[in-house]
Amino acid sequence: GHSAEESVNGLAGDPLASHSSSLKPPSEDPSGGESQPGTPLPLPGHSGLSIQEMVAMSPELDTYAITKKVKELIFPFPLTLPNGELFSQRLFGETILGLTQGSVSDLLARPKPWHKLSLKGREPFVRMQLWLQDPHSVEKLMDMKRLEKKAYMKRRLSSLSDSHSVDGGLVGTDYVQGSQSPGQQHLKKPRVVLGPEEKEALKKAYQQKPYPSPKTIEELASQLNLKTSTVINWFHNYRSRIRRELFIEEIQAAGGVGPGSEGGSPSLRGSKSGEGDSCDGTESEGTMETRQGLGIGLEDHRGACKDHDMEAESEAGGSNNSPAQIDCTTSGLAGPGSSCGQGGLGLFSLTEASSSSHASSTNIPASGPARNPRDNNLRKKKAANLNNIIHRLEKAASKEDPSEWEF
DNA sequence: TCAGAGTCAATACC
DNA sequence: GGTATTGACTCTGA
Repeated sequence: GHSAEESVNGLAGDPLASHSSSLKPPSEDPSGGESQPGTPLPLPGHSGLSIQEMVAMSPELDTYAITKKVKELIFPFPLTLPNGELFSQRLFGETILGLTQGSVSDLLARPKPWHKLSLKGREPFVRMQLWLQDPHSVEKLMDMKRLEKKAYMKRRLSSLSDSHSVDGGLVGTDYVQGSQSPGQQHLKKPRVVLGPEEKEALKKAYQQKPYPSPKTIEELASQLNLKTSTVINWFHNYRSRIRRELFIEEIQAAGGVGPGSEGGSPSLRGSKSGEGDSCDGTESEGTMETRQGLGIGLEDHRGACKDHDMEAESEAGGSNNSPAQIDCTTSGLAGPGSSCGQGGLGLFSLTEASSSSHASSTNIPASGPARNPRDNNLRKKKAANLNNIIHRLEKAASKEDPSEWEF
């Protein structure tokens, strides 16, 4: 296997100093690997530093503003190439971030606030930021696309003449991920797809107990005819995803601008009402001293968790003085020649100037007093959270032995 | 050992 | 053919 992980980890050893050599698109990998994430672009102007060092030294970034800008630049009304093609998440992920399409999608749709990210989690945002600052960012991506297309055609041609390749007759679920090398293929477990009823049952169980005991897990598993590991994984994933949803609410509550404010939130999908957990208590350090540095404003770090249960007050914040405002947002392309990003300036050298140009931000939808359906959803969700908390408090109170409390 | 974070990759969906 | 979703996995830290 060679995965994005490897390519990213590979960067640890190779502090992105390989320059133009790493412009080679992944698909030109002599191993013939198919679409695995490749080596991301070298970071401009900081060839002496590893990405980890850069992340560690990075000032606080506004992850939402960064993703918004990337989305504006690339998708979905994006930079259309002269031939009408678009950049894809896959291409961007593989060449710039060293991540797969799904991860990019997730990252762009639901960026976690900087202060909630681990060093590793910050890495893609630093990469994105550097990419945004690179005056040739878009051109490079275009080059990548061209090279990749060439490589694809080449592969396609050769596969036509070699149509009985190892995995030629195997579709989808036959082999374990990442073990493509012939002779080392293992039978693959089919992907578990939970049905709506199963999910519903699991969600109900979650609302009762976000951290079920092994016994409960066993029971659930047998009731739903699932493996216990599936149930365990489901709880892990669900907790983690709920937490992330709440981060997004946090951003929205804090500034009135959020991922959902520009046409349908992908982040608050479905009915996730009633999830009341997820405050890990980690609080923002509010590193104001790092304020200089980026062409993108900082987040306003408020109480991370407490707000979720305080619906009324967080609702009040829908003003247009959003901390997440994006300055310098040009007509979709801030690349070469644009005043945005100032190519020569690196991640750590931008001045305050850019962060004071909020007035020019024209594409931030005003989220003032006007309420949209999302606001209602948000309110309902928060109300559900409150109900859930009350419910659990009542439940806890009804138990005499504190050890039985389900918190 | 467990939970969280981060990610992959299969699959659903458009 | 692109993006979104999500079960499973690895890694890390407590």
